[in-house]
Amino acid sequence: MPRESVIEIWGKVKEEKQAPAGVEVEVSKLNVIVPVAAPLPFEVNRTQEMLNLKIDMILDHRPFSLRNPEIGNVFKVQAEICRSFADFMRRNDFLEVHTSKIIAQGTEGGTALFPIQYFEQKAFLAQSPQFYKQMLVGAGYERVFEIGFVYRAEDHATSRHINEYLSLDYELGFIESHQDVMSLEVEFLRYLFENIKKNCAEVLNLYKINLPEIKEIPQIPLLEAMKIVQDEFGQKPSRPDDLDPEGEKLICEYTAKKFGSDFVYITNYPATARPFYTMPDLENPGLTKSFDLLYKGLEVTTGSQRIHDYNMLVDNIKKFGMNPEPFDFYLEIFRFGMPPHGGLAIGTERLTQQILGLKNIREASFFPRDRYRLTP
RNA sequence: GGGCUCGUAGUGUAGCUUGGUUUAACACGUCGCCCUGUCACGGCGAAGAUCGCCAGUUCAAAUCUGGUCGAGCCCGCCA
Repeated sequence: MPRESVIEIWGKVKEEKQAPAGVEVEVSKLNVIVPVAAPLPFEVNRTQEMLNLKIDMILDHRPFSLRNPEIGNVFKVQAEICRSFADFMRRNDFLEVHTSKIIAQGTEGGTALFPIQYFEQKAFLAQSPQFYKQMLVGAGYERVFEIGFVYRAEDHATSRHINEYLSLDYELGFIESHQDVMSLEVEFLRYLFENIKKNCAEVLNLYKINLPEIKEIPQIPLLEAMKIVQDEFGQKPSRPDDLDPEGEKLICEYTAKKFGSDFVYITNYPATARPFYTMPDLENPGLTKSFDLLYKGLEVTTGSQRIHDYNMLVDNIKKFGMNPEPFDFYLEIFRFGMPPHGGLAIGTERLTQQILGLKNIREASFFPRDRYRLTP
């Protein structure tokens, strides 16, 4: 019978110390329910090291390749991330929401959006639930979270970008500053790592991953981080208002050595590097109450306190050279009493990728959509 | 949008620099036979690749050149 056939076995289970699982079945009856009808595309029941498959081969035969334990078990960890996120949020009185992925207006000015035809109107796929989660905080729910796909039409081809990714979002009202948003995330990450250790022990073992305990996550203001990268590594920044990917790797190297943390918050980004709804830092003119979370050299979270004052928000839209009028649907609730609030978004695939040390983000997406791939 | 790299049996690689002993090699898989208390780790044998495609250079091209198609990675941007 060919490998991978669907079979039914009757027999006695008996203890057998030599067997990998400690037991074996003494077969008395064997039925081939569905035999394999075509040659297999590759040997699926091997270690990835032996197979050395190219990502393209894996993805071209996606459902089949998922039978490989190392390839398929990625998604047990990913499911644990989503479950833990929802669980943690509910315990902290967040309401789970689902907002539309068909939108009329982009949240970052309208650049990286997929246009779609919505009957006689032009619409876009949402690049973020940003406006909606804010509006729902204003609606009086105060704390909301969402797990949903977002779409970015960015024309890039790297091992850390896909054009459709699962975003873990939350937004909470009545905060003092972005620090409240961050400390909640630290708690979540601790909870998540405990859960993964507890519920995905076999998978971690398969990947030979030893998840460290998350203690404190260090915070470094962006400008300081850029200076560290330059002073410690002699790496000149390629742009004035953010770390480049190399800089992100280096700053993580630095904090891993100095603080023993795989995570580091980069805070207080310049307003020029952030969307218009980001709260300015009045004590540091030109900077914002914002942060990114880097994990083992990769950005996995972006968040901030948001502007809650109507006039300030409208002014800021104008400052960004945009017309506030198309944003009316979003701005309205800000006139009816919007509490101070903030939130963040976590890239699920990136988090999965970094936890398991995957080379390519596409390994952390069942059916990834990238610059050229639309199937399977 | 810019840059770099790669494309050899089902899969993964070697060969390419310095063109010709290559009937293109090796591992795994596939098929057959044998052996066997099975287990990714026994033995013997077989099939399977016009070396992505097109053109050029040459007596001769997997190997050199150009084009083309496909793929991967990096940058910008971002989760």
